[in-house]
Amino acid sequence: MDTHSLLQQIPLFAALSEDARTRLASRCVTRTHAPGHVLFTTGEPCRGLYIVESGRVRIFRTSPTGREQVLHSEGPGRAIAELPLLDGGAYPASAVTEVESRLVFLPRAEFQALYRDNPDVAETVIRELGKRLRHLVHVTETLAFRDVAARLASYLASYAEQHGTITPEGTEIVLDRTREELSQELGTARESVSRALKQLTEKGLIEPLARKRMRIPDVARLRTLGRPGERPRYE
Amino acid sequence: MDTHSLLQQIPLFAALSEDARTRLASRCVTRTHAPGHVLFTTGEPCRGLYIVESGRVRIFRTSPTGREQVLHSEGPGRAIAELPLLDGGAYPASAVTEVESRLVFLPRAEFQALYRDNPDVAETVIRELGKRLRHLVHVTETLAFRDVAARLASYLASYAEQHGTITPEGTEIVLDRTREELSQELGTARESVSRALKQLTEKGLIEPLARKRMRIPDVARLRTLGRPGERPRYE
DNA sequence: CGTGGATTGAGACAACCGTCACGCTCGCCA
DNA sequence: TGGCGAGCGTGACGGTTGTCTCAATCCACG
Repeated sequence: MDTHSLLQQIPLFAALSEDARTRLASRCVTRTHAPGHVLFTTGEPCRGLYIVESGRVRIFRTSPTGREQVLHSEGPGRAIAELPLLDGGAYPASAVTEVESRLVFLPRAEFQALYRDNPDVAETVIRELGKRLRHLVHVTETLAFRDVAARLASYLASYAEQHGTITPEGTEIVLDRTREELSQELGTARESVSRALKQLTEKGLIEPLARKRMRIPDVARLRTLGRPGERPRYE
Repeated sequence: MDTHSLLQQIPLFAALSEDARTRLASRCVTRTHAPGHVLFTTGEPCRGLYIVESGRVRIFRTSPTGREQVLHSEGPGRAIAELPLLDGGAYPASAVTEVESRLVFLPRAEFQALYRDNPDVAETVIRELGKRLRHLVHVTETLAFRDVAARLASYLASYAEQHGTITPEGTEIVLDRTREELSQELGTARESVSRALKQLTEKGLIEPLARKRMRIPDVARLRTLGRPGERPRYE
């Protein structure tokens, strides 16, 4: 796909005029990165905006002992690092490609010119920041209050709602992540994820089908960890 | 203080014209609330914007078992609940006054009109959201990675930098919070705060002076928990 | 079909932490 | 001055979790 039509599909730039978009497209640099490529790390000064054309980028923080906590991860059509561009600060987290990814890079100066000339862009940026903020509130809460099993259950339930296929016996999902990657999303250790999975299986909340496939008889019950009388959360 | 001159001092409205500010002031409702007054709770539809004239408001989430996790707390001149106003969603957290507080309330419709007519306001809002986002990233990280002592140390260090008075023997702070409130900020229990304080005292990182006063010989060392060779974080 | 590296499961262990229980101190007010 | 309640410190206890270790399993690739 050429850069121009890609920009057209991105909410951030959808409202721009043809001209503005063409100009923008000419300033972009598109590159393909192998899995595990580091785009930037925590504390670096911000160089520009990344847009995911294909693949997936993980945004995370690293602990002194090397553990990771994923803050969010973005797929095709999503932008990365709007925040430091806007307030002029450093990257608050690190970013790395999870799989082979094609990324469009827009240098800082270009974005700022765009931002100055098109006040409408601000509206979209605010919405994006808002989403991030709400998501982070959720992450914060689960870290503060929920044990690993509950975090995993909530994660699997959300995943099933988004990517699951419904069968007569329940929702089936294909989890294309290793326990290691899961542990990073949930802010815990690989082994704890294994234990939590076993725990959920014993409670009948999930049924392992194959290495990376499982069935969820009742997604709502999984979300509440099978505790009756607890209202599901709509967020 | 009258509402008009208060609005003038708030970044969000500083860039407005005299007329706009006068009009805005006429739509505001100012009220004084006793400590512990609930402004709104998680999930409620958003009614409007609050501005803290005096006092302090705590924004937090509550766990099913009743524990609290403070997301942030705002003092004089700060606005509350911009996010749900902007994206039209529900309040993502609950808010309660920590002390007797005087609050200016601006109904939702008024804010939206303001926001539509003054694109400059967007700029300020983005900055505010950005600050929140960065702060939440920090909260998330400490919850995921740091034990209670480290969280407390980091909290005290920040507090000292902002509110401490420098003496020849170090920085002195007056912590006008109970252990209970501290535990809610740090996402832990009252007793754990006591134990962590003792731990920091034994390491010589803090020196208790009176009930609510303590001295910090070396703020930077406190932040890194006294571990040598660890770089302090500038964020 | 075989092999080696990646992934996973499992057990042991210690550290951390939330909770409960109890007693003390301090400040306030009658 | 006496009492009362909020705030606080401390010990005990158990559950959760991170870490370490080892073996089993899977899978891509020759």
